[in-house]
Amino acid sequence: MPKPGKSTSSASRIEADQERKALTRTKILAAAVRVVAEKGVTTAVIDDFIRAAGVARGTFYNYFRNTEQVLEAAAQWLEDDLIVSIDEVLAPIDDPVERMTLGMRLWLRKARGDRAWCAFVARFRYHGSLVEEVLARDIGGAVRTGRVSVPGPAVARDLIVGTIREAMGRMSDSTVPIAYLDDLVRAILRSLGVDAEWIAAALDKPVPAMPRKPRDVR
Amino acid sequence: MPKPGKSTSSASRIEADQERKALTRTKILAAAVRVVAEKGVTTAVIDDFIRAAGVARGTFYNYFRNTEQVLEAAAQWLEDDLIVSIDEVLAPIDDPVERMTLGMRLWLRKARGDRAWCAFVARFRYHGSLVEEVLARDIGGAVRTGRVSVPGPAVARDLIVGTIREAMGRMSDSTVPIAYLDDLVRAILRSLGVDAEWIAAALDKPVPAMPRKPRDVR
Amino acid sequence: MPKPGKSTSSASRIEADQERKALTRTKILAAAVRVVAEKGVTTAVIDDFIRAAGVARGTFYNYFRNTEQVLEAAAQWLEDDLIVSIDEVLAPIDDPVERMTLGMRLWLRKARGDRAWCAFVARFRYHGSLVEEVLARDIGGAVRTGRVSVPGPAVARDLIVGTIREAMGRMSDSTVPIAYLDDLVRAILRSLGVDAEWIAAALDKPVPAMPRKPRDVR
Amino acid sequence: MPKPGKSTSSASRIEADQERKALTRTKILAAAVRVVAEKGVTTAVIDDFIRAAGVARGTFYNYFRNTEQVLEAAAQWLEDDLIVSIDEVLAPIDDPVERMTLGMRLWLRKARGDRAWCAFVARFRYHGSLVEEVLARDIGGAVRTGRVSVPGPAVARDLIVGTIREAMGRMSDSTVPIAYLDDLVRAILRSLGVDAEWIAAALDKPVPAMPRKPRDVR
DNA sequence: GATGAATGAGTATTCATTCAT
DNA sequence: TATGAATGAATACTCATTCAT
Repeated sequence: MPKPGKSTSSASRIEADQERKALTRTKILAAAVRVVAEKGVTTAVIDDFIRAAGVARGTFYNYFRNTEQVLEAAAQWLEDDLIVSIDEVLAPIDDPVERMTLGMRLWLRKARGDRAWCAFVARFRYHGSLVEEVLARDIGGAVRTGRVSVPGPAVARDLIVGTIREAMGRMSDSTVPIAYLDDLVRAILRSLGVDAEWIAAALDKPVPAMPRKPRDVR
Repeated sequence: MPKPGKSTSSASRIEADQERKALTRTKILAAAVRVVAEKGVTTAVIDDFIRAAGVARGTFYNYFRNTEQVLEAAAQWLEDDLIVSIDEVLAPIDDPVERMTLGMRLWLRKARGDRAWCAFVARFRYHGSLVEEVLARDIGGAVRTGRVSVPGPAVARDLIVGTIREAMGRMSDSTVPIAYLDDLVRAILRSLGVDAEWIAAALDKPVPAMPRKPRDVR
Repeated sequence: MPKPGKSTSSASRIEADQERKALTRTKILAAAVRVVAEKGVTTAVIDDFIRAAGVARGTFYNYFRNTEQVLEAAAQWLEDDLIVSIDEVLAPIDDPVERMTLGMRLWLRKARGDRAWCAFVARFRYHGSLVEEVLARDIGGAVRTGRVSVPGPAVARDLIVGTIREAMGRMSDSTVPIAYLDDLVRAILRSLGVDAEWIAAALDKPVPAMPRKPRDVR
Repeated sequence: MPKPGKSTSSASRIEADQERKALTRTKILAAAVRVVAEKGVTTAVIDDFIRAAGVARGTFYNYFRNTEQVLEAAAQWLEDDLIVSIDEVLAPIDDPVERMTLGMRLWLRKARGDRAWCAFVARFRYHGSLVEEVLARDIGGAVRTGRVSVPGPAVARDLIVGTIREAMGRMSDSTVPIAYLDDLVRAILRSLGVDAEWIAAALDKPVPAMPRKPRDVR
């Protein structure tokens, strides 16, 4: 008693399978983020991930080989996602200094608004190539405008990344006033030699909302 | 006028015990530093510490409960040691801005010169740190001079600590030119609003040598 | 009309898992009983249980957290097993006094006949015991007949349980004459105020054999 | 500068030493009782004893070789002490049945009034030879009066010891009404065949106070 | 794919005992 | 005698990984 429209049904079956697969993967990633945000990288074990994700032990191994792999995947998932979103907002802006300014403001607002995200990224010190890439490009561009002067790109990068990481550590543990975010950006820009008046004007502008991504889970 | 008999003997006993205890503790801490330098943090196990320190298994547990605890204690031991040395050099200096400047220069030079120290201290953060205390005091003093202006002490602290930690991460993995150190200090001071000319003059002065510690263990 | 494919397979999977789990658990419990019979309670270590049960170290910990827990579970397993058997024999009997009498006689005969069982059960006490439940019910029923009079249920319970446990201790270490068993029952019933003639008649009846359990493990 | 009256002083010195020695020993025993009452026999370790006693590790070994030894010493210390006290009260009484009755009443009152004592004796199932000896003598004597009838001395002993032990277990965990004590004694005596009226009269008499022993510690 | 029981090498931890002061 | 740091054999426990269903 073969069902009618078999090919259709099996096509939709394949589709459904793929969807389910992606969902399971995402469930594990989201669980990993929560677990690391709570317990830290070193103490988190695979058991924590599967319990938080609500999947079976074996299922985990269908997707990831070990802890490190799932964490890297999670970090990439989170960071790249955010960077892409930020880049969308930044797309129409040409001035690299303005891009950097707004980029940092958006990043910090995300960190303050999503503590799990913040704690995960702060505790797991992986930094995706995409973040570094975008940052390097903008630092280079900014220097070329002549409006920022730094002794070298490494100094600028370490100052920006280090400061923001430290701030994220703080925000993982406690709530900070919203003003703290732009205060940080101001200090960073000042260290890069950006004109104080320009900074003031830039920080006076409102921060545009970021587009909601469809793949946020739970 | 020493007391007769028993109290003297038990007093010296107590003293000797304390000395021995401190020695054993230091032996373990020094071993932990060596082990981590060789094997990395994640792979080091308690057995390594025991073997490297040449103490019995039980002895380790007389002092530390687990790996994390001994590593944190070791980080504190290393860090406090440096801070004490730096503080000695800084003692005759009254100007808080100058103190901060020289303090950072000395710290960074230690980090660049002793990669094991650098890697170790960069990875751990412990609370109630002497560094934090000294730093908070100097930031406060600097602000009171009116020569630095920051939106708040947290911002200054996060920028300084974050930048230097990031730089230490870099120095743990690769060799940086010596100029990189003062470039960092310059950027940091600039972010605090310190006058550019004063910075240039301050960084022009040579960095005094630090006193050699006599108490290195084994 | 069995459901197609997946649900059937996973249902049977779940069932098979449960069976295997119960089997493993029983294997460990039976091993624990054997080990304690051989080595005594105090010297038995988890390794012994593992080796005797023929399971992996980790498997043990999938079921029990430590030595005490497995021993308690084993005691409960042994005790409940007997109680179930006894209850079957007692099922057709309505008179609570007669039930109690025969129950104690059967219990004591088991204790005398199976020294390993006796030694094990005598040493452990677990809460929420089936014995306690059955006993409490029968004491209550007996009191309601008006043929036993006790100052309170706690006194009756402590006298019965205490006396029998003490006797079990004795029987763990040495062989007692068969008459000792009914002597105990007589003394216990007398303390409950049961009529002496009734006791004599009751103890004159033969003790029925207990059903052989088919589910002995290895 | 020798002190005058040396021989006197050294005599008193020796005396003081012996006193101190006895005190230390008692301190350890009392600590052991407290520890076992709280944690039970199996989980108590030497560390618990020395911490509770406030003595050094080595000091423990000056008095006892291991856990078992200290527990036995403590049990003996407690039980024999009590039995001696009870025997003093019982000395003027000739009737063995009356002796037994009062003995049980005193023992149970001690158990109810001193929970540490009760819990210790209940949890550590050692029974000193003195208790058994006195009990055996009185059971024998009682039987010889013709006023108690038991199938054998073992039955009487197991019923008495078992019931009282069980009651002590109950009293270790919860508070019982004072009436419970004599209810137990009544049930025990009834099981021995003692005349009900005699029991009622005996239990009507007040229980004499026990002499305070000088060596109770803390 | 999903499941979860079983595995066991690797690692952590305890605790009775010694001994120099 | 009292002390308590040091010891290390014995033991406990974890957790990444496999695999049959």
